[in-house]
Amino acid sequence: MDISDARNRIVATADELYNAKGIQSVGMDELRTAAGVSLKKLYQEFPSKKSIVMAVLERRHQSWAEGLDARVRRAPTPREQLLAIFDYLAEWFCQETFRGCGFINSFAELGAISPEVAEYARKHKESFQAYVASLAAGAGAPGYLAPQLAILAEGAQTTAAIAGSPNAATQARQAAEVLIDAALNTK
Amino acid sequence: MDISDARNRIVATADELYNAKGIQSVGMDELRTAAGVSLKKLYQEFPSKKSIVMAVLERRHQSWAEGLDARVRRAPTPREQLLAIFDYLAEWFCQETFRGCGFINSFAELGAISPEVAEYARKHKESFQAYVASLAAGAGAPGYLAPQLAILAEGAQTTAAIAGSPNAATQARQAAEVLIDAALNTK
DNA sequence: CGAAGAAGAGAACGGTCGTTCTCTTGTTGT
DNA sequence: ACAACAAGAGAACGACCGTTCTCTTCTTCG
Repeated sequence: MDISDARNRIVATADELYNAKGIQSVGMDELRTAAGVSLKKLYQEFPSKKSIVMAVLERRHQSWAEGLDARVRRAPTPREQLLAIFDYLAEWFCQETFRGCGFINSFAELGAISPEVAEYARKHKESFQAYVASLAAGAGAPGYLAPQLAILAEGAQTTAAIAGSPNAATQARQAAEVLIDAALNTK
Repeated sequence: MDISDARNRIVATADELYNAKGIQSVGMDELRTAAGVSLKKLYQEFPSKKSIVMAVLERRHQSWAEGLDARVRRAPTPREQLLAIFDYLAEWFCQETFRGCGFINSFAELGAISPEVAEYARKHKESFQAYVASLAAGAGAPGYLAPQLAILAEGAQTTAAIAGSPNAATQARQAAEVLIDAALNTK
């Protein structure tokens, strides 16, 4: 087994477990069992639980950014690229494992007591805002459009998570259409 | 001291502490000290920490619903009533103690392991959606407007919490204006 | 005044968690 | 074959948390 193989499995397993049950509810022993490694190996790869949490956040960020960008690139026009954000959300919400945005959740759980987690969540959302801004700029939209669409996307995530239904994605998409067209027409 | 006086102080103190540090990070002893009651009194008023959490959620729900409705009633027209939602958010975001929506936070922290908390968060958001729907109906808007505005409000809350700035309220308000006018014109 | 009960303070208990230690097993290099 | 090291399994440790128990103090009522 490769050295980073165990590492990857640990982080992937932690990601699943933390997403399903919350971070604080998952102990190192449960993670150890689920990942199929020894405690020794676990602490050989990571010095502490906190470092595992940060690795999970990095993994989530990469997975989100790559998945979103892949979905966006399938859209032919700049306008449809902006809307593709919400198609990506719709697909995500329909997955059985969806339990809300992992960054919002980890921020809610640990943001108040862990500055690193709070900071990482902030950076992640900042990068999403910047991504939306770049798409909006590509569509020739005024600067205020991107934050509006980002807020819609955030709201769709929490609404879908708490309501337990993916409806919010299509509702947000329709709202986004209105906002995009309004922004492009008054330009 | 009245019987319910201690109860109220316990719940109010728990609300503050849970909001500031998260629920799981605040132990019964810290709550006891901050509220200035004995452990005996604490367990005389509430059988368990879980019941305190539920009482805090009820308190948050009432406070939110009353504060929002009071703000909305100050608005003269149905259209401005819908926008008043976002003025209420703006005022909230500017408070020093703002750390995001308490229901989103408690759902993220405990929703996966406490069905009661998850259910209460769902009910709270449902009631907010119904409230927005009643305002939208008063403005003569089509049915799809209310969910759109509710999603904007949710997104503003998480965005403001994580970014640590109240900007999202005004951005969401401007988006709401566009959505409202579009919905009212195509009717 | 004295006995009885309420109430506060905090010790104690059982359980869990993050982390480390120990002991056993297996493997490798000569 | 044997010494030496790597690694797995899980016991152990210290800290903390929710909850209960005990002891002391204060009030109150006959």
